Amino acid sequence: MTQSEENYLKAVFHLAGSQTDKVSTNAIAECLQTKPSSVTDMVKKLSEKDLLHYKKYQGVSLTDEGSKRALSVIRKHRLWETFLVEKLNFSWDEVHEVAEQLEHIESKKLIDQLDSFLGFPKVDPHGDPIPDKNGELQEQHTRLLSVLPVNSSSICVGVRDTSVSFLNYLDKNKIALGDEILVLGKEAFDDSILIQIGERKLHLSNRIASNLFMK
Amino acid sequence: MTQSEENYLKAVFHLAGSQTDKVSTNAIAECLQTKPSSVTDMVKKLSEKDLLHYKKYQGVSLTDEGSKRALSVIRKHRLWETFLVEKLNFSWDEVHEVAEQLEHIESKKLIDQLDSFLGFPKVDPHGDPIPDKNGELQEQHTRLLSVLPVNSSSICVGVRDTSVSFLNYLDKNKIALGDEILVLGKEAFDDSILIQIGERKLHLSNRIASNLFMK
DNA sequence: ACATATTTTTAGATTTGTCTAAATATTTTA
DNA sequence: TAAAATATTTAGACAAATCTAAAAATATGT
Ligand SMILES: [Mn+2]
Ligand SMILES: [Mn+2]
Ligand SMILES: [Mn+2]
Ligand SMILES: [Mn+2]
Repeated sequence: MTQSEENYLKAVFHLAGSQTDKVSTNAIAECLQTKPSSVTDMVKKLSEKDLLHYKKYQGVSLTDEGSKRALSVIRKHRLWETFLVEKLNFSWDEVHEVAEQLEHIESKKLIDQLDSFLGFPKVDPHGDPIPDKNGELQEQHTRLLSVLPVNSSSICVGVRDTSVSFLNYLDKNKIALGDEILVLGKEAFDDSILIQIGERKLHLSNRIASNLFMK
Repeated sequence: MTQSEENYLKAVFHLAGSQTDKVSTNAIAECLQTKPSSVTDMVKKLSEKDLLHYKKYQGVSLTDEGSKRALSVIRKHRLWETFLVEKLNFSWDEVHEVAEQLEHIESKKLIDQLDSFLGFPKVDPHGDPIPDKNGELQEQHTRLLSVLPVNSSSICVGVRDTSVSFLNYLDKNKIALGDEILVLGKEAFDDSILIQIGERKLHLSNRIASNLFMK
């Protein structure tokens, strides 16, 4: 498989809520920064190879084989991100770009040894689950900080938005994965919330609170 | 630069004895398992970009910039090979293929951090020198085992042939980099030699002895 | 030195992944 | 439900990297 083909499968995986959900041509184009006509071409090729289900004008979904391939690329992406943070002193906002390249390296031994070297991590630096050797992905059940009731306390385990700017905001405000967050109050007018981390009290907009996964 | 362009520069670097030596179209084609006509096309492109000196029918050599780029790829190749052996339990005959892919990953921070993580190694698993951050390559002065006189003793520091079959031969006969080898005798008829490693005596063909770098 | 062999280049084709512009299908709105 | 808006596909083009076959240049050998 080419890198381009792998990127299309990954895009479909990320855009589909479930395996059966149809993903639109435009959504894929947007996700991959390309044109809808290019997507149509590639989608035809991938359905020809039985990696995508495709009926003209009806959007696409992954076949079992396509899903397996997408998960393999995602496993590599997340293991490499973990390696970069754990071993090479990258920060969590620097890893994605490099992992986009590393995820296409082809060597089963490489990735399984890397997994072992890292101690079989369950999640990547952004809290996203890492598929195991067999492509099994165990999603942890989480809720967004924005939906938690006042006085509830929970652990921040992931970020929904992984953009550099959001990650930088969190760093600047010393909010990190693993932190225990207590909801002190909610403002109905703008859905902002007041929280406490350790001794610190912070005011977070809804935009921020709805991008933090809690458990 | 594309992966293909990087591979051509690397090939020219490896085929040229010195910076000024001209490398032939056919030699590059052979090295890259491609056709001479393809080499001509690429060589034109690279000379257009001032990475190669090229005059029709006269062969090519690297410009300063071309040499810099080639050394950067070689640095990455050798650091990744070292990583695979030192950290991921690869053997020295398994690393080349994977390093051929990893050498094209583009991230200055990645490679400099990897260098640091590995403790700034001077040579790769085959004894080949690793260019430093500035592209300086310090060749160590070595001689082939086949040219050493009887009764001389020296350390095996590298292999000239890095093929899987040669490396397997060395493993099978427990000859490794770092071993001290004493030349017990030479047979003029077929240029084979008798050596001693520790307590073991071994008979080596000229083919073997002329592929081991000693110091 | 000249005929022959070898090397290198050119010309033209192919594959992959992309694009623009135009045609067509689907969805939304009035 | 018909017109308008939007989404998708088709047609045709292009750049990159490769190939084959043929032409041209260089090297070799007597
Ligand atoms: Mn990522
Ligand atoms: Mn991630
Ligand atoms: Mn190698
Ligand atoms: Mn090597």
